[in-house]
Amino acid sequence: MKSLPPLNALKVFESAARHLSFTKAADELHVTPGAVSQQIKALEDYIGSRLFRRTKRALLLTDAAQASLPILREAFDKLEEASRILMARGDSRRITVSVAPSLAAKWLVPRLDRFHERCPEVEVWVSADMEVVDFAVDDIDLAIRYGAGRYAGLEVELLMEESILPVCSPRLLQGDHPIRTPHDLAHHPLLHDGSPDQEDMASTNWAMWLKAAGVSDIDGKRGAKFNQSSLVIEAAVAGKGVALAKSAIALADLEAGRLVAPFDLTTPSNFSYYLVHPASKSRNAAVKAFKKWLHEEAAATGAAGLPRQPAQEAAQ
Amino acid sequence: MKSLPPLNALKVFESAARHLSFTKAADELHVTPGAVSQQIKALEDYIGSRLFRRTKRALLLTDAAQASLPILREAFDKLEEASRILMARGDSRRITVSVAPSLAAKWLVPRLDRFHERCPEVEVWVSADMEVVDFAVDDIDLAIRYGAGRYAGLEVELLMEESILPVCSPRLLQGDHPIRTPHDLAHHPLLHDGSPDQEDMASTNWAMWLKAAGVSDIDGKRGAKFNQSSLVIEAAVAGKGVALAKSAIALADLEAGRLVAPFDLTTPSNFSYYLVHPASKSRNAAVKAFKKWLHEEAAATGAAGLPRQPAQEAAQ
DNA sequence: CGTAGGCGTTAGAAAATCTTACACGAACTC
DNA sequence: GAGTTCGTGTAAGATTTTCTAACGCCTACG
Repeated sequence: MKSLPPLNALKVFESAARHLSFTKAADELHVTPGAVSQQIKALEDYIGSRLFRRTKRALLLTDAAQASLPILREAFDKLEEASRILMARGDSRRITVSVAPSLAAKWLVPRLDRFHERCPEVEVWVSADMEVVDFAVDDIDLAIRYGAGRYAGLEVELLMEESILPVCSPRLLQGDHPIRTPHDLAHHPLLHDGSPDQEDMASTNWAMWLKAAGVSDIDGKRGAKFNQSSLVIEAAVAGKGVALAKSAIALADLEAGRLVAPFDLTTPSNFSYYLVHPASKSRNAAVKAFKKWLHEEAAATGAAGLPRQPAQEAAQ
Repeated sequence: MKSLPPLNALKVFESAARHLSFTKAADELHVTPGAVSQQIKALEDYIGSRLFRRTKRALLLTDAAQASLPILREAFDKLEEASRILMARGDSRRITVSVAPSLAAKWLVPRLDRFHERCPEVEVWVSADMEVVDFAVDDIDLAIRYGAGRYAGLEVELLMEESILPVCSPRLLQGDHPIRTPHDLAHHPLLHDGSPDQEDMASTNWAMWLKAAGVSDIDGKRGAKFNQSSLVIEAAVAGKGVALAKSAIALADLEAGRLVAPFDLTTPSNFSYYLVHPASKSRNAAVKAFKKWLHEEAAATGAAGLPRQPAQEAAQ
């Protein structure tokens, strides 16, 4: 019987015993209280006696549990120490993320310090690539890609969906030709997003947008064209015209008031942002932490930015 | 990132590093080498670097792995110590097993010391009960029951199958009326197993056995009857006649030469021996160890005892 | 060379773990 | 003191992890 009890149950027990609360332990371990309860029960069954005395008002440790707790703590401290040693040498303290340049500039980089706050020991290298990278060649840990989600041989998960909306500088709303309906666009230059990933799907194509909006007297090809989404945004911020923008890219400038959305209208894009990486990276501690953070940021972006369009409300 | 690496992977790594061999670690942990390989790979992915240098001839630890090893060892030592404390108070050092009296006397008790050799710290209490016990009432951890395997609300697993064969003292073969064919039974008393679990299934019913053997001139009801299988065996050993015996009960006496099987014939019983216990006991360390041992003994019994009938060979 | 032993990989099976959903009791509120 | 909230306990089902089985590959050794 030299076999150890289930190790995860011990970890759960250590946490629950430290907090004297299943719920707090559940928070700490990022699981539900029910999971904690079951782990504790499993351990109690294994050792054949109870670990906690469940009194009316509080949770108390049994003598055996009490006695074992300091030793358990030491054990987990040692495990942590050992794990630090293992991680120190590995590259799990630095990850390289390949991102489309516009998303990097307008979405990722501005919030990167929040990740650094959470995980100071992980260093993030941002590689802004136009093309999809070859993981085998370029030593990339993780890529954020805008597309249809088809990346053969790699693990893919949806990060966030994208939608398209016309944006311009707030100054354009106050000039001689305020923009109220799509027809008013006739008096302003159109700014075109010619980034390569748009070529076939045409979500950010002014001609199609105008047609869908029922406007036939405006030439959809008129105006300047840029090969990166962020440049279109910069042009719009500079008051050069009206851009058909990806919301994630425009979001920061909308929130800062440098851009406004003249119409209460967003159309979903056929493409979305996906996290892509080789299967083996999915177990990497740093990659895991970074992905988790990205998902949280994306959820926050979606909740705050897309559905409610706060900047647009402010402008009207 | 205060989260620990997968704990089981660490355990596997510790073992593999200590042995410098995946295969030996696999043996120690009672898993296949493939499982070890995968756990190590998972840990390597997690920390982002290799743990072993795979050279042509040998497995070598990387520096980081080397450095972490002593600390890991300490950690697992502490875990073991903590687990000992937890187990010491619990009743996981004593288990109570309810067994049918005959199987207890003729099968379980004779080999119990082998379990004690393996797990000296576990004390086994044998409760020989005629009836199926109520786990809730009688504080039984585990029951071995002879039956059809239907025990509602409990976890059941097959321990071993039973078969039936006629047995008698070797002296009966050498007397005035040696037993060579079923017809020779006419000159000997029949010994009947009247244990309660036989009542409806009648596997050890002489009348049916004789009928199946094509013998019609012998009264199948003739002879003494006992309410426990082991008593039938004792009577047979004492030369009181020929018993229709359960092989597991007769096995020890057959192997010792105190009994022989006059015919090269065993018939399967409708009933088998089952391990029965409440679901919660299945996690108990001592119960788990005892069950594992029982299965091994049962497998050995089956291989050595039933198919080859060694005692019978010896007698002929 | 052929065979044996050990590592590595895969797909699929098995087991563990978690979540969801709900029950229950105690403490807290109004 | 009835309704709410908070925390534990349980069951069923889904998910994830882990294992086995069955290979391929390489090295060493006869």
